[in-house]
Amino acid sequence: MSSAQYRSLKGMQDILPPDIYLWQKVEQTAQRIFSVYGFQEIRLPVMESTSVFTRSIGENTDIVEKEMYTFTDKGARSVSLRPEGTASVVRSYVENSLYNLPAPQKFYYSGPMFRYERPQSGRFRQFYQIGVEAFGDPGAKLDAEVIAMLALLLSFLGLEGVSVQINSIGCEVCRPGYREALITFFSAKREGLCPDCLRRYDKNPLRILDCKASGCIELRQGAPRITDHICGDCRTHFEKLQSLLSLLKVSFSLNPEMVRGLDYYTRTTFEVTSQGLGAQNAVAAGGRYDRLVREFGGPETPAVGFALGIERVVELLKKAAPHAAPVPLVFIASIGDKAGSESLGIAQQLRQRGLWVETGDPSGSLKSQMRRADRLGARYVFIIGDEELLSGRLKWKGLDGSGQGELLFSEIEAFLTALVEK
RNA sequence: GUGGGUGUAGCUCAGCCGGUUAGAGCACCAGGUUGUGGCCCUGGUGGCCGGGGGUUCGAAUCCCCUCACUCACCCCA
Repeated sequence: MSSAQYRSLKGMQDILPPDIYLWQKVEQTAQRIFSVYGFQEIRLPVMESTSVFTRSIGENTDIVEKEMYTFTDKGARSVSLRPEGTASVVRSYVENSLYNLPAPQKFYYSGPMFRYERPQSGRFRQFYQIGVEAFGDPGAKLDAEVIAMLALLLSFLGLEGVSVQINSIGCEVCRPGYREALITFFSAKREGLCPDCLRRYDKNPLRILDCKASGCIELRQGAPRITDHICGDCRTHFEKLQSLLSLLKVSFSLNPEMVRGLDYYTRTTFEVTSQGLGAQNAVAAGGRYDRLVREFGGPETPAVGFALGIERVVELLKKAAPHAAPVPLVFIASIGDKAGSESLGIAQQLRQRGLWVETGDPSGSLKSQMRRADRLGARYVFIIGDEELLSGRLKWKGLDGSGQGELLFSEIEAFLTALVEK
């Protein structure tokens, strides 16, 4: 509803239970998978000098031209909220001379990114990415490992219906030639292109290849393919990647029309897409960027990485299965002040053992306390009143219908540890 | 930046061509005999009908403006 006086900003959302448990699952699973591949976490600022992004992402990309949250700070410096993670990682890699550490160096990060766009399904102004970057190895082996790691993560998360597509967009040696070939090809057909593609023709002709307009799809029949134009080195690299992926049993398909929006990619680019996400169907995407470290003033250092959109993965998980939010192990219902105090003591003791315990309101009816225990999803209820205080035995009841009985106060811990271990 | 859709209780929505105190389901709270949840029954809390202006004896219902949300394009995770 729109009646609240204060609302979060457009495109920015609160992440609340029960969704948060899926977020945690994604982050924890990623952490686990990445660590066995030797990737270490790094945490970087969400704000950088604007030039960190303009130089790396590309001056005339949409991200830089119209999507950055850029402003002047109190020291008259132009700063920007990060629209993606790679630029910051490279800046940090160079600033901290991490190239002096044994190669390859492999890192991952997780956190919010910001782009001033019109929100739509699967797209937000503040969105979260988990990303990885591996530095210092030019071989296709590294590309293959990174892609295999991504595939493994998605499979551990139980995502189905996702597909990996790869492409090679060449290097600074061969890409200009391909670009020329495309311009030549389309120059005779400019009349038929859609207005967007007319812009692309001048700005980034590769983009005509993934236009959705039917007219453009027809026109590009027979257009030169990037994979026919890449140089020998790039071809070798690309073929090696494919054979390694097959070896690693990562299923993938070639998509010579896949284009990346950031300027810094070289050779390998890849994308994981999913059905059922709406128009924004990319779950993760990445590629190789062999020149970027150099451009940041570091030594010639090849690198490869990807970023995964957490919201989109969570969305898929939500569709796949109902959430399993954690529930309390025990709810202690009590009747009367004395029993109420006793139950607090017991709760404290059990919480020190790492068990989730909730307590009821001793001035409320037992019925209302039972009801609350049920709504919380508690597995067991303990009942303590005057009777129990006198006898030294509390009543327990399994809310899943697993019976009820009595229990000496001194037996509580043993009773519960047995349950937890089951 | 461009185009479409939608705005009525916390959530999902009904209120047909304007007519009296604005509804349902779910959720929440409390009861249904004395200390026991889930099902059922009863009651209760909760709505400037997104906001402003206009037409009218009378508007949630018609008209205009505005804001918000949403989907799509551009672009992208």
